[in-house]
Amino acid sequence: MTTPQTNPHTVTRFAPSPTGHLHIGGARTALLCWAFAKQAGGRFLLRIEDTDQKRSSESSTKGILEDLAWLGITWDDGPELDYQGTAIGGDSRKVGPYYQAQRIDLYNDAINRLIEEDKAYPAFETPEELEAKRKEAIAAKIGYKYDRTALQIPKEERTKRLAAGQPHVVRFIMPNESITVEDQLLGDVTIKPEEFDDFIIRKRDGFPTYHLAVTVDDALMGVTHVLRGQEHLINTPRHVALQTALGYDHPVYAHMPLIFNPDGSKMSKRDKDKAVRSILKNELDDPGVINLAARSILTDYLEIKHSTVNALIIAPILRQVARRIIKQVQGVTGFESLRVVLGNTHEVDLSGVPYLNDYGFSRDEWIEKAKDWLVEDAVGESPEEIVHFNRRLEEQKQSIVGWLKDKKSQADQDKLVEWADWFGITLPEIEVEDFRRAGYLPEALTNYLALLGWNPKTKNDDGTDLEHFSMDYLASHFSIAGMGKGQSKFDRIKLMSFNAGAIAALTDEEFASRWHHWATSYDTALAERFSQQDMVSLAPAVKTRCKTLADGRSVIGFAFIADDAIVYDGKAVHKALIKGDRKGLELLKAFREELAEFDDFTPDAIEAKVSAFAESKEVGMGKIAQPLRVAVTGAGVSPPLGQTLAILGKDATLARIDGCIEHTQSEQTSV
RNA sequence: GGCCCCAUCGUCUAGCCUGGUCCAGGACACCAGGUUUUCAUCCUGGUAACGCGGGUUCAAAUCCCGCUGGGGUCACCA
Repeated sequence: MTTPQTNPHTVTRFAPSPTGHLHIGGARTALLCWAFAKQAGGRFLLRIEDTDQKRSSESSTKGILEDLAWLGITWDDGPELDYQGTAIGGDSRKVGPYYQAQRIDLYNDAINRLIEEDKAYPAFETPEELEAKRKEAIAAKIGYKYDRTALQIPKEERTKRLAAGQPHVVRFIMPNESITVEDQLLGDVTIKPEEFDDFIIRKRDGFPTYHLAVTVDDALMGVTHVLRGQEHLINTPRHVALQTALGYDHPVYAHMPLIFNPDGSKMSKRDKDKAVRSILKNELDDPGVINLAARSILTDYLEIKHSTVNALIIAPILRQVARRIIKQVQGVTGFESLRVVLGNTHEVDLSGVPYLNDYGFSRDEWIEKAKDWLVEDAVGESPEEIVHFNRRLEEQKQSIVGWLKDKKSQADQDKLVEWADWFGITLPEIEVEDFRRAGYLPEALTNYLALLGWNPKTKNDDGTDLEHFSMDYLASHFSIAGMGKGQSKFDRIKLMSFNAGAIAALTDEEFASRWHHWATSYDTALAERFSQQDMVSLAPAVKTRCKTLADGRSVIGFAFIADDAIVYDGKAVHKALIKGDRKGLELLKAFREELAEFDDFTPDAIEAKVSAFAESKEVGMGKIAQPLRVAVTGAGVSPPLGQTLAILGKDATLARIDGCIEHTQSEQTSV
């Protein structure tokens, strides 16, 4: 296996087309290209392939750049990006610009040269004509190839029609010879000439096709090594032929295997659409769609009308309430369905609503707030607003129904995220942005991604294989020889394990910084409830108990509940407090008295206090720890007691103990 | 369907090039124990694979052929 070691002239590139977020497979390709360039001491280049005018967008470009930067895959040459104060990219080698749409002249130079040298020719068929021929070929079970009709036109006439501006494409004359790709990973791959036809190098709209642009750019930008997905393997002979025709050097190629879902299907953003679709299909019938539309509007409306905080608080409640009511609302349409949804809110038992306890208000406060908001703002009594609502409702409904009916259509990404949230489902992570939102750490993601296809083949001191490594390690040890040839399945469970490990490895300060930063973007209620400084003290409790930044919240969920709104787990209460002649309850009462006189509310001091108390009463730690735990959290499970109480603080702790004592005294002895 | 690539535990893989040290090693997951005031972490142990069939050879996971299976590709997308 020829694997160049250090070679400062090495240039690799990643060339995404900006038609959406960065796909996880693309991220892996970029990562390995980056690693290859780094281990050689060369340069990694980023180029934006935006020659598809219809599908490319500027926002996609920005998203892709940021996704790469977030992952720590920085490019030496390419579009400039200021990422958290660090400048990435630039054109120090003067081989830009790095957007293909800005390089049209360069492509036309190459194309004109090929035409002049009779290596390419204009063709005047319309797409429809070609499509018809293709269909004929398929019907006859013959592989379709372009028949060179345009090449039969005398050259003089071709040139004339070209000069006259007749709509045309330009085709490259594919040489009639086998082409061998010397792939560094797969070995030699030879393709026979019958597999190719005279492919198009310039489209009717004047833009080059991928094949031409990539060949010209790679050559002009000095790309020496091309690492890309195996889906490109069949394209490579075309590129090799173009390179020869244009007198360019041939870069070194390596085509890496693709990654798939655990079920073997392609990892596609469509999976997200499918996930939501299947839930909606099960949960919603016709009136359901109407209510989905109603909630959709309601959410927008509330988020505009109220401050961010209020909107965040009320929207989830209404969603949940609406969901319950959906099944009761049959055949109610338009504005009336909104009225029904809203009008019933305060008659519904809100205690079981999952989000309710997360915002630090008691049940009664909630109901009051909900009533006020609903009556004052949410319904909107003016005729204009009613008409406006009805119109938007109908639009929403049509769009949702249209989407559900057409299996090929895809709902807007933001809508999918929103709906998934409502129904409490987790969307499959497909794009880098999905992993960010789900609370993965970039170093865990890149570690896992690198290992999915590359193996360092190195042992740890204890004899196990090296699997956990940093970007620095990758950048200094990567080699094509360590890459696997087989396709692999993306195992989110193993990634999760890597992520949990990466989180546990953070210092409390780092963790707090990452967590708060994450929450600022993806869980604003959390970010507002706890400052970064608060999170430093939460870190010891949370770090080993969460696998992603997103599920950190569930660990400290007890702190989100109002002191008088705790929901007690009956079994836990019975086991810890009531069982055995209410011994637990008596101990709790006694401890409460001592705690009232105790002011050092730090985890260690509290632990010591509880321990001393247990000793003085001549009982095991558990005898007092569990009653206390149930008293302050309502459940038999929480972080270590010292941390739990310290997070709550003295006032809340005492208030909760009192509340629990009151609650338990009214409970029957038997369950 | 034509052409091309690939094939070790459920999953990711080491071993294959340079056949014997492999009744196949590691990781994740799973199961069973242990530590712990609960949960989590952590520790110990366990279940589990060379797709099938032919060769070559004293000897094959390792080399060759066929089959099967998986994937890619057949656009005025990239």
